[in-house]
Amino acid sequence: MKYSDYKKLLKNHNLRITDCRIDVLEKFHAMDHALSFKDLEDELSDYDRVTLYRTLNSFIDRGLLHRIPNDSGMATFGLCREDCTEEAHHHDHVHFKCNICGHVECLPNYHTPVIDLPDYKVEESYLILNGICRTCREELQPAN
Amino acid sequence: MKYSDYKKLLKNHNLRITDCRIDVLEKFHAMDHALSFKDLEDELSDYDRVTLYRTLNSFIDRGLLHRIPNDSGMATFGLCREDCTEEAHHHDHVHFKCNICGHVECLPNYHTPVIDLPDYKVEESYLILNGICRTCREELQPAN
DNA sequence: ACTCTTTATGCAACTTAATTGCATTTTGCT
DNA sequence: AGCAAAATGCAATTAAGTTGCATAAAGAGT
Repeated sequence: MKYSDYKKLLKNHNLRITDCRIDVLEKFHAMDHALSFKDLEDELSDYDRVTLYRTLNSFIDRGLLHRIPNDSGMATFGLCREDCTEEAHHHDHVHFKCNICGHVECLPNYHTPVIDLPDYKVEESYLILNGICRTCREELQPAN
Repeated sequence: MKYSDYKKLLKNHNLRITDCRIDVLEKFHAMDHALSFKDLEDELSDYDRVTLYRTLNSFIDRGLLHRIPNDSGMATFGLCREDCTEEAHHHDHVHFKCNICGHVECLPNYHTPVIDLPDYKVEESYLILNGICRTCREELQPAN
């Protein structure tokens, strides 16, 4: 993706185009895994922490990012699919968290199961798998 | 459950019997939903914050509680099934979080699906449903 | 019941995470 | 170019969680 694409993406989600937002979008697209706030802060240290917090929040509000639940307490953020909007998020994909490298990945090809609970109204579901990712596994057991 | 049962429970998990631990266990058993640290602090304000943190952590280490991933950043804790031990947790049940009252419930009758990912090693899985719980739903739409 | 070792608790201090208010700068629009 | 609305940076603040240490309590042995 190039600069003009990021501009369009922001415009489509009713967000003004600013350097910080472009840089944040770029980081997320460059990575193949979800980012925590700290990841982002380390990568983009020329912006104020507060600005980064606000950027993440506005992206979540407008459907560009989704927050991924995490047992460690530190939330991670993943890119939304193209069709997420301000009104509704549609990220029914599975997440995987590696217990070794700590990376959280979105698995767009695996979908969260729909479970119908009597008397409840289920609006969203998250399925998070923990274990060892491909990369870390290869390092443990070198190719034979 | 009564005092002697809590004593047994602690003993079985290699934990010394103390007032704080008994009170914390009681709170969890009295509630039908998971508790956050803050919930506990409000309920048991006569104990020091640090003691409550350490109590929660020791319970997790010894298999009495499990940490429930949460997109809000604030972790919640749920009671483990009887067969959880220091070595291994077995909480393959689904969790439900109400977007209105905020309560997190364990749904022991619903199990997380086992998804096999090629090249990955999946060790645990969490399925968290978000929506509106029975109680809140009844308040929105009074019985007809 | 007394003694001793191990563990738990409370307190103070500290680190880290996240939010708020406000002055200044930038964006998008006319 | 000019203007209103929104974004940014900075300082200060609140909230969450941890660490070190002195004291208190628990459990085991005698």
